[in-house]
Amino acid sequence: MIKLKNHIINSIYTVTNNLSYPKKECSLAPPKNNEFGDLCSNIALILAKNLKKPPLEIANNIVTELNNISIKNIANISVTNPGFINFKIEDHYFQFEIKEILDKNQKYGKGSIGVGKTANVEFVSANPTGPLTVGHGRNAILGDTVSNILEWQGYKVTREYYFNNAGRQMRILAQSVEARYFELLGRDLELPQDGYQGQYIIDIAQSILNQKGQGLKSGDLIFKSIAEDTMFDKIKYTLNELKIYFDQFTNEKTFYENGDIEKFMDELKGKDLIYEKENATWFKTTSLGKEQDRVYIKSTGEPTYRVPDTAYHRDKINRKYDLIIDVFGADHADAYPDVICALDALGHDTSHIKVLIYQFVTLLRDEEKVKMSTRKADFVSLDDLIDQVGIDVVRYFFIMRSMNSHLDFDLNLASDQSDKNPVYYLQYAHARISNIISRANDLDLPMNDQFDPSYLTHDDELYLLKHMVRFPEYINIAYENLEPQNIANYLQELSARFHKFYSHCRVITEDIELSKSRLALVKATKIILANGFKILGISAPERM
RNA sequence: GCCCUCGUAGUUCAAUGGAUAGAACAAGUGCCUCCUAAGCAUUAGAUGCAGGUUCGAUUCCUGCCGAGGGUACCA
Repeated sequence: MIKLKNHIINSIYTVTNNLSYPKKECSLAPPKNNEFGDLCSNIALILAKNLKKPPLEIANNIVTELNNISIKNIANISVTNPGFINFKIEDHYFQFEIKEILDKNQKYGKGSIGVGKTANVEFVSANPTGPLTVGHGRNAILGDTVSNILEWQGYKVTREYYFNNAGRQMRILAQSVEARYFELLGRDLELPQDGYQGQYIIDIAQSILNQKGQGLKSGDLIFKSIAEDTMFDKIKYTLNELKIYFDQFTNEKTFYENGDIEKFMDELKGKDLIYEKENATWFKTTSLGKEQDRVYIKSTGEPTYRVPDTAYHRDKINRKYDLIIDVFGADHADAYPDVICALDALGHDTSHIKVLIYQFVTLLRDEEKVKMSTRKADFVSLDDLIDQVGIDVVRYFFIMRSMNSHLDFDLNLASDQSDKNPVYYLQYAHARISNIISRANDLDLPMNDQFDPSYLTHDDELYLLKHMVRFPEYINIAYENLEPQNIANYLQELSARFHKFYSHCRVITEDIELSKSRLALVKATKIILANGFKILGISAPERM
């Protein structure tokens, strides 16, 4: 379909060139109403202004010329108000795509944009201070699915998790565990100010007591190290449940230990972008066109998070990825431009860094907003949600919405909604096809590879086929936008067309030749569904 | 105050500047002697307000109203 579209567009340009019309970008897309044909171009409307002629007249001129050069696979070209040019594609073009799909199978739809290139996707990056929340879920699934989309274009993707186990929050976590440990030994509870209140803190304290006995002293490093290990185990477990696996975990501490941060600060000083004020060290962001300067080193001597973040991004640049993607929540929207700004100032090319900002999920319980706080343990863990509704529902819930939308998630309706989740609609299509195929196998029909796709002339067959052939196009769209919901929308529509076909056309009938063709059609549909599911990370059930 | 994102049906969400704004859930009505009714068919229902650009605006621009986030020597 992509090839055919390019061919038509080139033909349009050839013709407009012959007519001495100026060359203008134009669209070529399926019209909503299929009575207008299969593809539709607005070229005449675009040209109308330049040429100062009615668009209908221009359209008719172009069509006359197009008919003279006769484009392959085009059955008919027509003009409709206010000046659209509509192309009707010959049925056999769609019918024969089945062979292509069956032939490429698991590779059908793969793009080649990233072949031979590498990409790094950083996501989740939650510090190990508590279990992952529903909020982290959006990040995790978005990052993983974007990684899948890149892999489908041929990129070699590194999924990376960046964390900090040396900050204030980790200290408080350790102190909280310690307080619980001594509480278990009978002392009064002395939680630090802003201490962590979750049950999991008590669990960790209990397990430390079981492992290490009663002899630990206040301030023992073991509290922190065990707390951290336990939290990371929990986080990884949750991610693995969601079928998310990281290639690399990077500790912020690395960049202090290897001298990168010192070097980074020295270079900024060398460029006169650093100054001292009120006992703190500032980065002259204003001299680079920003609104205000930022603190880099606090008066306590501790660097702010911007410093290691920038050093970390420089490290990623130095690792020579062709594409670097960060997945951040809306709360980071203001921070990353400073990181980019500093890297630019040091002469790095940052054009291959893309930052995806997703909006927060608003959780509702009894019509009330739930304020998420890991510290106060007022959160809903991702684990609980997975247990309640299942992996596929969780993944699809986040994938089917644009990352720009502020989501509302009603916890009371979570399990209720899971029964009616749209993901089942897609999976049901796959299960139905699987059933047909196994039935055909049982019946021992002469279902060899020989079939004649020209039997597929029913409206619902062509309607299904016409969407099937657009799969590679949607893969590219999803790559360009880095928006997984493009694929979810595609699969939803594909499933709808399949279910429609299924209700109106029997696959296995007395008519052997037709049955063979229809079996090929549903096998091809199944391939596309399975490939789409793979990108989205949801399962392709054989039965439901 | 300033910056970012959003505002679409009763509800939760879709829609490369294109023709009649799509689904799902909720409400109404049909369809299982026939490959899975987690389905099909069908009725009703929406672009916050006011301008502008355009042949054409849910989409782009301006203002207003409303929501979320940021504007920290928190990350």
